Amino acid sequence: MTIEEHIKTKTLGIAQKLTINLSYTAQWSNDILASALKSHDLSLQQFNVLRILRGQKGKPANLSTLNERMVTKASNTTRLVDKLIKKELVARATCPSNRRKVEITITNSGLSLLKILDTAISNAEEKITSQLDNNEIEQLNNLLNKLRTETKN
Amino acid sequence: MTIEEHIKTKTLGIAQKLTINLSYTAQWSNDILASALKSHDLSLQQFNVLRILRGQKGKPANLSTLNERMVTKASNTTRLVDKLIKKELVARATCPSNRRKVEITITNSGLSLLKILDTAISNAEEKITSQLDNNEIEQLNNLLNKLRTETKN
DNA sequence: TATATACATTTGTATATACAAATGTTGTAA
DNA sequence: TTACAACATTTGTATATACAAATGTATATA
Repeated sequence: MTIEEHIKTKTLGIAQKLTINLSYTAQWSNDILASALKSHDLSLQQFNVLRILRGQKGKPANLSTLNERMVTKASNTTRLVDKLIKKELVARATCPSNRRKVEITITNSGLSLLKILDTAISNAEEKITSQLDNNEIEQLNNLLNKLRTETKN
Repeated sequence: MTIEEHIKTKTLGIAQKLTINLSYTAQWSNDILASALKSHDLSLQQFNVLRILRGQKGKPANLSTLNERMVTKASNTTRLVDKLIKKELVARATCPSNRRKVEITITNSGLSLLKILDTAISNAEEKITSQLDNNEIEQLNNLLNKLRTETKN
């Protein structure tokens, strides 16, 4: 019995079922995405950083910005960026106005790698969502957002 | 801008939004669960193994069974079990009928730890799902299941 | 019965993550 | 202007994970 059946059959609390289902489904989705990147020796985390930097449209990002936007908390963004620098996909410079900060930008080489990966990733995303219609995807997104809504205490 | 706002505001593809949202929400949920276990020095993975073993109701489980049922793939269940053995929460024995296999059972000490943790975990689960009513939780579970439905190719 | 194949787990190694402490920089208040 | 707290990043260390190769056991077949 795999976990999928397990969740469906066992008499688990509805809340417990949800937390397990969330973990399991996210991992399933991440695995598909990661395998699309694998041949380019890029981890999903590294890819996400590149994507954030591209979204900056030239404007550099510092580490705390990256941390905020990162999908999974990289408690250690420094070392993640180190790896991307070693591959020459991003560049690092000290922020001139505040020397505590560091400015990270994506290189041309990084941009062209992203361009190549865009197709592979869209395909993976299509694959992941293929069982739902647009309406259901919206619904799912909304429920996930609502789940995380802050309470005011 | 945190990732939450990012997802909502940016013009991302709907499928891309979903994959990011899934990762992010699962991590958010796991963090809450993990912090409920922290004071007992148990990782979420270790807790899940204990819970699976309790579900066996005395019947021992072997490593491949654990692997199948584990929420996140522990590509290395051996070492995870090692840690639980060191804490005397589970016991390991060679399967008498097939000496390749290993039989893992939860100890009394493991059972009583689980009993203590049950409350902490239910509270955490309540906290995680507090923004949704039962109907919405069901809906969310169903959408997650549908998302992972196998296609026949 | 010898040999090959499949099975179940373990080990090795590289990489990733979590958390705390350390470093260097800036702003503020005496 | 000096001392102190807050900030941004880096480093240290322990633990966790991924993936491949190795070990030991069982099953099948010639």
